Amino acid sequence: MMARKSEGLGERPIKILQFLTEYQDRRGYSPSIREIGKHIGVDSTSLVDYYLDQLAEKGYIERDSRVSRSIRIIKELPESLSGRAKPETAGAKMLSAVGKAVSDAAAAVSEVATELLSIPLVGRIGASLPIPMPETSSAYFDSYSSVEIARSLLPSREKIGDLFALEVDGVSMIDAMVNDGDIVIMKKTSTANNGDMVAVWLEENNETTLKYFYLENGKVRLQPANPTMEPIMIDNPEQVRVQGKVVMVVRQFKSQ
Amino acid sequence: MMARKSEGLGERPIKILQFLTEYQDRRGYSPSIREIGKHIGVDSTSLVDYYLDQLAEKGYIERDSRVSRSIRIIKELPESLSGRAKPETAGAKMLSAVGKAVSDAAAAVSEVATELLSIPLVGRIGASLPIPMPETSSAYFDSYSSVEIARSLLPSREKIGDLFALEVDGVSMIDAMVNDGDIVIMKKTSTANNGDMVAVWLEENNETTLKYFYLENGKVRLQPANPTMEPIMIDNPEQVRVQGKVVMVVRQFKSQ
DNA sequence: CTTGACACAGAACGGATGTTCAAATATAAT
DNA sequence: ATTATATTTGAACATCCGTTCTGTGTCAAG
Repeated sequence: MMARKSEGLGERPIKILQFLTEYQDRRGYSPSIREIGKHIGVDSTSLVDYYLDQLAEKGYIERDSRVSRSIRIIKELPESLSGRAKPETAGAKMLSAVGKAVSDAAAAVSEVATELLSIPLVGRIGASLPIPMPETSSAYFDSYSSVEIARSLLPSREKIGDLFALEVDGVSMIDAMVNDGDIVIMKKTSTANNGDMVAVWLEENNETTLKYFYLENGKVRLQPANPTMEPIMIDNPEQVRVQGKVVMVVRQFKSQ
Repeated sequence: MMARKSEGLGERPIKILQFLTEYQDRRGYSPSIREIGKHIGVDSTSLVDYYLDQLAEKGYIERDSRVSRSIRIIKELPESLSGRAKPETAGAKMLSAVGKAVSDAAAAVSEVATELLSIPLVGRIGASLPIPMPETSSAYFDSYSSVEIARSLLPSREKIGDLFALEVDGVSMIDAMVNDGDIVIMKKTSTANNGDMVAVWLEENNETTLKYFYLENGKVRLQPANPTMEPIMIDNPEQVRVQGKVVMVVRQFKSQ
C-alpha cells in the first residue's frame, strides 16, 4: 500500500505541536527537548529531535541550531488533525476568549465598545490640592490617557458621561484605604447621599480628602474609612464642597 | 536633599530591556545571559544576572529559575526612558500564539476598544481559610461568575492564563489596604519576587494574609502594606506557602 | 530472504547556560 | 574617617540541553 506519510503527521508530532502551543501560551517560552519527551512519554531525546525535524520540514515549526528553547510555532495544526476536546486549561480558555475577540472583532466592535468604557484620566489627586475636574463638554478625549473599565463592573445604570478618573498622589489618603498610585474613578456631582464615599475640599484644612459622607440633622459627618479614626463634624453643610463621589478604586500591582 | 536617583533603573538595565524587546521581536525567544552580556559590553555573567534581578524586582521582566532563555517582558519601558519608537510591523510573527493573537486583536480594534478579559471569580478569600484555587484542568467556566477587566489595565505582556479573582470576605486584610467586598485579581504562582504582594498561607497562624514579599539572605520577610505594622520574619522559606501574587485590587462603591 | 526505509532506545559528548561565591571597587550615608 | 550599601569582577560549578552515534526492531517491496 501507499503509506504516503508526506502529507500527514504521526500521532506523536501532533501531540508535540499541541504541547508546544500550550506550553508557550502558558509560560511564554519553548520547552526543552527533554520536557517535550517527558510530556509525550518518550525519554529518548534523539527521538524527540527526530519528530521536531519532521515538524520543521513540514513547516510547522522553526528552531535555531544549537540554541535551547528556540522553537517557534510557524503554522497552526490543521483542524482535521487537532482532534482535541474543548475542555482545556485555564490558559487555553483565556486564549479562546482572545481568539473570539479577534474573530468577532469586525462584527462585534459596537457591542464590545459598549461593554468597555473609556474613562478619561484627568489628573492626580493629592491632599494638598482641589481635584482637577474634566471639562464639562468633551474634547479632552485624546489629550490625556484613559482608564478602561468593563461596564459590568459599574452600577448598572450609571451615567457614563459624568465619570472621570484620577490617580492618587501620595499616601495622604491611606486612612481611606486608598494608596499612592491607586486610580479612583469618580462621578462628577455636587451632592451626595448618605454612605457615599466622596471627595471633599475642606477649606479650613486646605486639603482634599476621601471620606464617607453622612448628613445627620443638619450637620455633615465625614467618616474616614479607617474605623479607628475620628470623624470630622461640620456644622454648616455649605462649607462642605463635595467634588465627586467615588465609584470605584483600582489598584494595580506592577510587581512593585 | 532629594537626590532623585532612586527613581529607577540604571543605564545598563535599560539597555538590557531594550535588547530583550528587540531580540524577542526578532527571534521569538529570549537571549541567554551571555548574549545579553555581550550586547551591553559586559562579560561577567553574574553582573548580567544582577541587572536582571533588578529588572525582575521592578516588575519589568519575569524569569523562571534555572531555565534557560525564560525571560518574559512584563512591563514596557516608560516612554521617558525608551528613546525608541514602537516597530509594530515586521517580526511580530515570531511571537507566541497568545502574543500574536493579542497584538492582532489590538491592531484590529485599537481605534474603538482593546480587549476585555473575563477572569473567573473562583471564590472568597478570608483570613481563616486557604484561598480556593481554580482547577487547572476542569471546566468551571459557567459555574461561577467572572470579572471583566480591560487588558490595558494589566501588565502589558502578562500571561493571562494564570489569572483568577477572589472576593474578600471580612475585614481581616484591612491592614493590607484591602477591605471587605474588594475583588483581588491574582496570578497563580508558587514563587514570588521581592516586592510582590502575595497571598500566603501561614501554617502556624492558620490563616491566609496578603503581604509584601521579600526574600533577604535566606529569610522571608512578609511586610504589611500598613507601614505602622511590624513585618513577619520567617527563617525557613519552605514554610511560606505562596498561593499567588496580587495583580490588581478593585473596590466598587455601590451607589446606594 | 534480503534490503532498505522508517521508528525507536539509550548513552555519551561537548558546549551552553543559570547560579553562586569570594572579593574588589565605588558610591553614598553617618 | 568610617560604615554601610551598591556595583563590578572573575572564576568555578553543576546542570541543562542540543547533537550525534550505535544499535534494535518492524514492515513492506523486490
